Amino acid sequence: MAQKLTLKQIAKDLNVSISTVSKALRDSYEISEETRSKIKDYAKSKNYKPNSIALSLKNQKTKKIGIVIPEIVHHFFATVISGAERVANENGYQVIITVSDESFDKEVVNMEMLANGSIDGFIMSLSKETMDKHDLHHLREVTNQGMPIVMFDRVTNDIACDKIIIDDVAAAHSATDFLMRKGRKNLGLVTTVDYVSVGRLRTQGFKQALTERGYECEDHQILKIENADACETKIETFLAKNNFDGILAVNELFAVTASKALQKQGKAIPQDVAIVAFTDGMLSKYASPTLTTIGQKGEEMGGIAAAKLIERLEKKEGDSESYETVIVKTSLIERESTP
Amino acid sequence: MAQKLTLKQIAKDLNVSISTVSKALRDSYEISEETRSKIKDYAKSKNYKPNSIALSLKNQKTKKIGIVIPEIVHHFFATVISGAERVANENGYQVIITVSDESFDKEVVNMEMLANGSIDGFIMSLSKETMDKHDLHHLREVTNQGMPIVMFDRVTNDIACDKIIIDDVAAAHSATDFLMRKGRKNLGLVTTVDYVSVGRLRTQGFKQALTERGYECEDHQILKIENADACETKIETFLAKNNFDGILAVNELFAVTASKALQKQGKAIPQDVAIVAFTDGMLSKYASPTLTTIGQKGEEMGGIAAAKLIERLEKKEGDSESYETVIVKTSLIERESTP
DNA sequence: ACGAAATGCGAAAACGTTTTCGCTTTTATA
DNA sequence: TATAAAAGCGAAAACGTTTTCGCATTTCGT
Repeated sequence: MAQKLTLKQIAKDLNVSISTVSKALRDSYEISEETRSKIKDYAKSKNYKPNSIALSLKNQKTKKIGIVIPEIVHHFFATVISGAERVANENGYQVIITVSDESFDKEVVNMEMLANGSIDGFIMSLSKETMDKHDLHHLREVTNQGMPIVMFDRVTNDIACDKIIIDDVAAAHSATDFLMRKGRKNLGLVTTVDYVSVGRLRTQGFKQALTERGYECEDHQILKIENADACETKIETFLAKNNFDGILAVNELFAVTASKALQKQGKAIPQDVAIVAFTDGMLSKYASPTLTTIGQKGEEMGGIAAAKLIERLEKKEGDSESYETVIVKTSLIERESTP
Repeated sequence: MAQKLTLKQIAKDLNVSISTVSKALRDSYEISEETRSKIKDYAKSKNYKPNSIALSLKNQKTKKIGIVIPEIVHHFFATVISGAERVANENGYQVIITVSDESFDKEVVNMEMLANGSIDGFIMSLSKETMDKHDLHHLREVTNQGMPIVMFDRVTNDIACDKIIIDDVAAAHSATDFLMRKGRKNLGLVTTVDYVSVGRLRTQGFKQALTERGYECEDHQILKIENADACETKIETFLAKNNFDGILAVNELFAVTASKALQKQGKAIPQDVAIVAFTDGMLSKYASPTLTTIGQKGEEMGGIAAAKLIERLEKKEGDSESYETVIVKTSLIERESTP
C-alpha cells in the first residue's frame, strides 16, 4: 500500500532538491546543520532505506555472492553455506544459492544467470558431470569478465582462482594409517568413481598408506560407487566377498551402509571390523555404533571461502593477481566404530 | 578484463542508437530485417546478456525470492529450500537465503536488508525467539509495503499471508493412534517448548488422541525440551523414570536420542518400546533400528510456497486479497521402530 | 563598503535498460 | 506528381542513487 519512500519523495515533501536529501543523509558538510537534521529526522520517521538496486547500478557492485553447489540437502554443503552466509553477512554481503543438481547444464545456466550483474563473485563446488566432461568454458567466461571465483571441495587445477580444500590424500592416508595402527591389516575402501576429485585423491591416499607399510593394494579391496542411491547391494556383496577387519569410506552414507551390512553379516563393530568415514555429519553422530570420522569442517571452509572472495572483491583493481589454495586441516573424530 | 558488453557498446560498435539495439534484440517490428539480424548476430557472437540490475531498476521487479529460515544445517529446512529453489528456477526466479539462527534480531535485520529492493517477496519460517516474543512489526512493515510473504511450518495467525503447513494436530493424533492400535498403552511424548507452534500443536494432537481413547494424559508423560543441544540427559532421565511402551518425538533428533537411551537401558525396540518421529530425514533412515516417521514433505512444501508466492507476484495488482492456508498431507513411513 | 572567500544548495550526468514519441525517408495512393 | 501513409530509426525520459560542478547568497577581511 504505502509506496516505497525514495529520495525524490522526501525531496518533494520537504521542498528541497534530491541532491540535498542525498547529501544530508550522508552527512555531507555542504548541507547546513539545520537542513540536515530536518531531512534526517524526516527520513528516520518514515523509515527510509536506500534502494539497493539503484545503489547496485550506480556502484556497479551488488554486495551479493553467488554460491553454486551440486546439492543442498546434504550436510556438508549445508554447513559450507552456513559458514559462508555468516561471514558474508558480517561483511554486509548477501548470498544467493543455486543448485546444479550434479548436472553440467544446470551449472552453466545458473552461473550465466548470476553472472549478468546479479552478483559480484562466485563460491562454488563443481558438479559431478562437469568434472566428468571437464568442460570449463562457463568458468572461463566468468573469470574473463573479471568476476572472481572461489572453489571449494570439488575443484579443478585448470581454472586460475582461489581454492579451499582439505588435503584429501593426506587425510585418507592418515585415516588408513590409523586403522593399521589399531592392528587392522585387511582393509577395504568404499569410494566414488575417479572423476570426482575427492574420490580419486582419497583413493590415492589409501593406497599410499598401504604400500608404505609394505602391503600391496589389490583391486578387490576397493569398491567404486557411481550412484549413491543404489549403493546398498553393492556394498553388501563387496563386504561379503572379502574378509575385511577395517573399512575406510569416503562419506557417511557409505560408512553407515557398510556398518549395517556388516552387522547383518554377524560382524561386531569395532571388534571384528573397524570403520572410519569421511565427513562428520549427523549420521556419524547418531548411527549405531557411532562412527569415527574425518571432520571436513564445512562451516570453516565456507567461512574462509567467503572471506577470500570478499577480500578479492574489495581489493583495488589490478592488485596482485596471484591465487591461493587454502588447505583446511581435517581432524579425526574418534567414536565407537574404532577400538 | 573484457568489459561487460552493454547496449551502449553494441550501439557504438555498429553505429546505431541504443534504442535501435534494444528494439532489435527484442524483435521489434520497428527495426528492419537487415539491421535487426546484424545486431542480433553481433550480440550473439559477443555473447551479450542484458544486465539484470538495470532491468530490475527499470521494471521494479527483481525476479528474486528471499527465503528466511531459522537454521540451514537441518534436513527439513534444506529440503524446503531445495523445493523452493527448483520451482523458483523453473519460473525464472532466483532465491536468496538468509538464516535467522533462531534469533529475533537477525531475522529483523536480514528481512530489512532484503526488503529494500533486493527481492520481490518472502518465503519464511519464524525463528523461535520471534514466536516467543511475538513481536511481528517487521513482518507488518514488509506486508504494508506491498511485499508478499508466504510462511511455512512455523507460522502465525496474526499476519495476513499465505501459509503452507502440515496439520500438526492431526498428524500427531494419528501417529499416537497408530501406536495405540499397535497395543501400546503407556505413551510418552518428547516435544519442544510450547511457544514453538509446531511443538504446541503436536502436543495437542497427542493429548487428544489419548483422551479420545479414554486415557488421561498426565504431565509426567510429556517432556518439553528448550535447547536441543542438551537434550540427551533430559531424555535419559525422562525415559528412566517412566515405563513407556511407546514414544512419539517431535523430531528425528529427539527420537534417535530416545532410541539410543532406551537401548542403553536394556529395552528392545520395537518389542519393548515403539517409536514414531516427526520429520523423515537421514537420521531416521539410517538409525538402528530405522525409525518410523511422519514425513513432512519439505520439498513439496517449499515448492508450493514458491509457486504461491510467484502466483501472487505475477497477478495483476489489486486482484483478490484473500489469503490461503495450504495443508500438506503427511504420511506415516513405517520402519523398524514400530512393530 | 567593496572584493574575496566561504557557505548552502540545485542541476545534471552517470549506471543499463525499455519505451514513447517524434523525425526523416521511403513507399503507396489518387 | 503531389500527398498521405508507412517504415526505420533516434532522442529522451524513467527507474533511484551518488557526485561533480556551478550558481547564488552570505560572511569576512581590509
